[in-house]
Parts: sequence; C-alpha cells; structure tokens
Amino acid sequence: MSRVSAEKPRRTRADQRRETEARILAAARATFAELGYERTTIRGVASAAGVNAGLVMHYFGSKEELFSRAARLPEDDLPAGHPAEALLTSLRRRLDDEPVASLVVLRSVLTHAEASGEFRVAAAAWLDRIGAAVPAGDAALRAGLISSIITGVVIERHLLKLSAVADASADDIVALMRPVFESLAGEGRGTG
Amino acid sequence: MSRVSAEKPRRTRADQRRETEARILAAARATFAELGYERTTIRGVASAAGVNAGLVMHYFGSKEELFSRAARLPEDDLPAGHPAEALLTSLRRRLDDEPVASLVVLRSVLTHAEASGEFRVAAAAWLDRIGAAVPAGDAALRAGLISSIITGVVIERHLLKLSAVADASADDIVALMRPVFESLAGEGRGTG
DNA sequence: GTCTATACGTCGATAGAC
DNA sequence: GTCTATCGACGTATAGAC
Repeated sequence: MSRVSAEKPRRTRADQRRETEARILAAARATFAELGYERTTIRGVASAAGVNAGLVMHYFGSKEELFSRAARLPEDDLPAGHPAEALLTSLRRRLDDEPVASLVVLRSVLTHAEASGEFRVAAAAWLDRIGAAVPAGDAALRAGLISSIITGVVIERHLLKLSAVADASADDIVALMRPVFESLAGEGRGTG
Repeated sequence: MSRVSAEKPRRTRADQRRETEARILAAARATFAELGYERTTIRGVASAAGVNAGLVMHYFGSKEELFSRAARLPEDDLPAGHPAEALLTSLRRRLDDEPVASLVVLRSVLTHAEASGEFRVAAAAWLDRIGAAVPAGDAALRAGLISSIITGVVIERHLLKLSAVADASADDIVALMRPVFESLAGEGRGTG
C-alpha cells in the first residue's frame, strides 16, 4: 500500500544528489575563482549553494578534493589552420567568454598548488599542441612564450585589471596581438 | 663616572632594532613570495627570522602592515632610448635578477589584495612610463599589453615553471621577444 | 539525504614578565 | 627590546540526530 506511492518519484535519490552536487560545484568554482584557495571556506561554498557545510564534506570528503573537482577543466582546444590565427581565436575566446573555470585554475594555481599535478598535465598537453603548430627548431620555447603571453593577458584582463587591457574590445586586442603571434608562431609559414 | 662607560656602545638601541627589523623583513619577503599572503603566518616569519612572533607584531603592528612593508618595491625603471630595446633590457633584468621583491607582489596581488592600493599606484606609474615611450594613438592599450606580456613571462619563469621558459637562457628569450616588443612599441620609430 | 553540534587545531593579536 | 602566556575567532573535519 504505502510502497506504491513511494516508488512513484523515481528521480529523488540518485538524481537529486546529482543536482545538489552540481549546485555545490558551481558555487565552489565561483568562490575559488573570486577568492582563491585559501580564502575560500567550505562554509562559504555551502552557503552560496544553499546547503549546509556538513553536506559539502559528505559529498566531497575534503576541501582539497572539492578544489580538485572544481578546477577540472573541460578541454583546451587549439583550432586547426594557420598557427597564428588559431592562437588568436583561442585568445579571443578567453578574452570574452565567461572564464570561470579558467579563473579557478589561474588564480588558485598561483596561491595554492605548485603541486597541482592534474593542472600541470593539462598544461603540458596544451603546450604540446602549440609546439606542434610551431615549425621552428626551438618550438618548445616558442610555445612556452606564447602560452605565457596568453596567460599574462588573460590574468590582466580578468584578475588584475590594472590597465586598458581590462576594458578594451577583444577586437582591438586581437588586432594588436596578431603580429605578436605571427612572429612567435613562425610568420614564414601558415599561409596554406 | 658611570656615564662615561655607559655611552660607549652607541649602536645598541636604535640600531639593533634596525638590524632585527631588516632580518624580519627579509624573512617576510621570502615567505610571502613562496607561500602567498594567506598561507604566510606571523609565526612562520618570526621563526624564519629567528625571533618571536610577538616581536614581529611589536614592530609591524599587523600582518597587513608587514605585508605592505615587504611588498614595497624599490623602483620600476625603464631605460631611455629605443622603446623596444628599453623594454627588452627591463625584461632581461627580471628574467635573471633575484626577483624576490617582485615575486612578493606578483604572487600576493593575485591571492590577496585586489585592493592593494599601493601596488596599483606603482603599476599605474609603470604603465605611464611605457605608454610615454609608445608613439601610437592607442598607447594605453599597447602599454597594457606590453606590461601584461612581461608579467606573464615572468610569472611563468619564476612561479609556474610549466614550460621551457623556466629554464631557457635569457638571451634566447630576449631574442624571441624582440620582434614582439618592436611590434607593440611601434616598430616604425625608435631607430634614432 | 540533509542538517546540528562539536572536537581539535591554528591563526592574529594582546597583556605583561623578564 | 625580547619573549611567554593567553584570548577570542575561525578553519576543517567528524559524529550523530532528524
């Protein structure tokens, strides 16, 4: 008798958990990005997610694990085609798009985890992809400089906001950065 | 009679304080640079300086004041001459020289003080100096990009260390960065 | 599944002994 | 001038009630 009505709502145990977990993760991402690792508190994340602090611990076990889950980046892609233009496309997206997930890493990798192994693996893959698109013999150094430059511009625009880079249009920035990438990515190629 | 011998050691009150204070400041700079603001503790700084935690408070009053003193940069200079070459000289120094003081700011400004007013003032002056060396009408944006690029490369070399930029020779980096600065600083000028 | 209560450590800062 | 002792607040993490 009572079992019939109890079985009706099938998405209440395994699925409500997913929903709550996703809400916590979103709140964690936003908080880590805004405050960095140390200043982010479990209580703050729980409050932002509308749940209790104990529940966050119940789901993720520790603050470290919560950060690791929040900082997991979806994918770093580099469009095919002319190397310089591909890099400019990647830069433009990071100038405009909501960079919440990226900012979690950018900010927290500097404050917290020099041992954030997961991030370093992703970064290495990203560097390889750039290096593969760069023809010269010192591809590794060129790729490293390109990555550093992109990181610097993104940090300035979204975190530091010290200069005109913070408010300028993406078009203007991309236009000024084109010769930069053409030079570093090997301007003598990439026309076919 | 007793006054004669008592006046002999003249550098014991006002000068030993300076020495201890300098030792604390050096320890604070190193610790802030290594750990960032939040993870740095008064106790840790005191221990590294070989003194007691209470003494650090006695001298500096608060952790915030200690950080402010430790993060005070000596000066940001931009050599005169061709804009691009001046920027390269500045970059080279930051690639090689002991960047302790700079790293305090670089790391901590990202983890702690979006309101670190003192640093923002210094950064504005630095941007003005770059902008003055850049002829184009969009000098502010160009100066911002140049500063962002330098910051990105310095962060990668000294803090992140994810790529070949960390280990490459300053010569190789400067050589690859020359066309970058020539492009952004207005390559059509600065030949005379 | 969600929340309350709390144990346990560490922090910045203060007061006062030597 | 330097250090010891301690306060009050807040952090993560745990145990267990509902």
